[in-house]
Amino acid sequence: MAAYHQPYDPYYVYNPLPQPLQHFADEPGAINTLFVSGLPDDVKAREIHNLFRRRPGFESCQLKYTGRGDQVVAFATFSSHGFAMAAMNELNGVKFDPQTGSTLHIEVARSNSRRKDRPGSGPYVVIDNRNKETSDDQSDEGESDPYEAQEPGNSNSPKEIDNTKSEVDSDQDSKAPPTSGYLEKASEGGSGARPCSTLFIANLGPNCTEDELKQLLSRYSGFNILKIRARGGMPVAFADFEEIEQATYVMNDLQGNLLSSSDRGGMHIEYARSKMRKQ
DNA sequence: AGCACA
Repeated sequence: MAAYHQPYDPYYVYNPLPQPLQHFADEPGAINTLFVSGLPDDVKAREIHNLFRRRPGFESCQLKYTGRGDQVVAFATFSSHGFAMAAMNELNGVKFDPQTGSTLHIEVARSNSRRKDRPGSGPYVVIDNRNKETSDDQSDEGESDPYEAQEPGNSNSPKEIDNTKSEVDSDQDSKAPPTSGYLEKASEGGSGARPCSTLFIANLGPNCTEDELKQLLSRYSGFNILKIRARGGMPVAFADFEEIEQATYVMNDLQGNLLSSSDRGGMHIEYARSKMRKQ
């Protein structure tokens, strides 16, 4: 009988989206906040705001400097879970910076943002943890901001966007290595290949699509672009990263990983023989 | 084992 019962969500009426996801919007505990990674480290809160402001149900966003290297993440809060899901599906895997090819990785946040429109804080908020000492541990910065990403549940295909402009590489979530401190072994990379920031991916099934691989790779820090070559036979792929360390991390992390399209066992990943050309 | 694009 409490007074906290909302009879309806005003946005719900105007919901132009075909997804049935909005039906979950009123469930208690529904997550209305998205976690965004893959952002270039010079991203501005304004860019995040512009990214989401036109999305149905958008309420507010935050840019957060994690203090872990130069990594930047963002949170976007919507008026309902469904709106958040729709925005996530639209923007996940999207190229955020056409210059570098860095792509957004968007997940449902672990918890809802509690920093919505605080009086005086404007349409977006910046959280800056960069002053904190960053010892070489990976401890979460959960003390002040417990909203981290959770298990990825990605889905859609990439699109182009046009309302942002930045540069440099991408960084991102808990699965990613620290920007530069990741360990690399001399013995890595199959046998005899020398480290390269482009990876060669083989043992793909005949039905492997660029989208499928791109969705997977866009979760990783520093991922630039993917190219698939069919060459008449089985497809192979080249995935380019900003740094060798990031390529190494991905190679180790995804080595043997079974794609849903595969009919022949896991991916085989090596350093490419030459760096992907800039184009 | 399969490594392109210039």
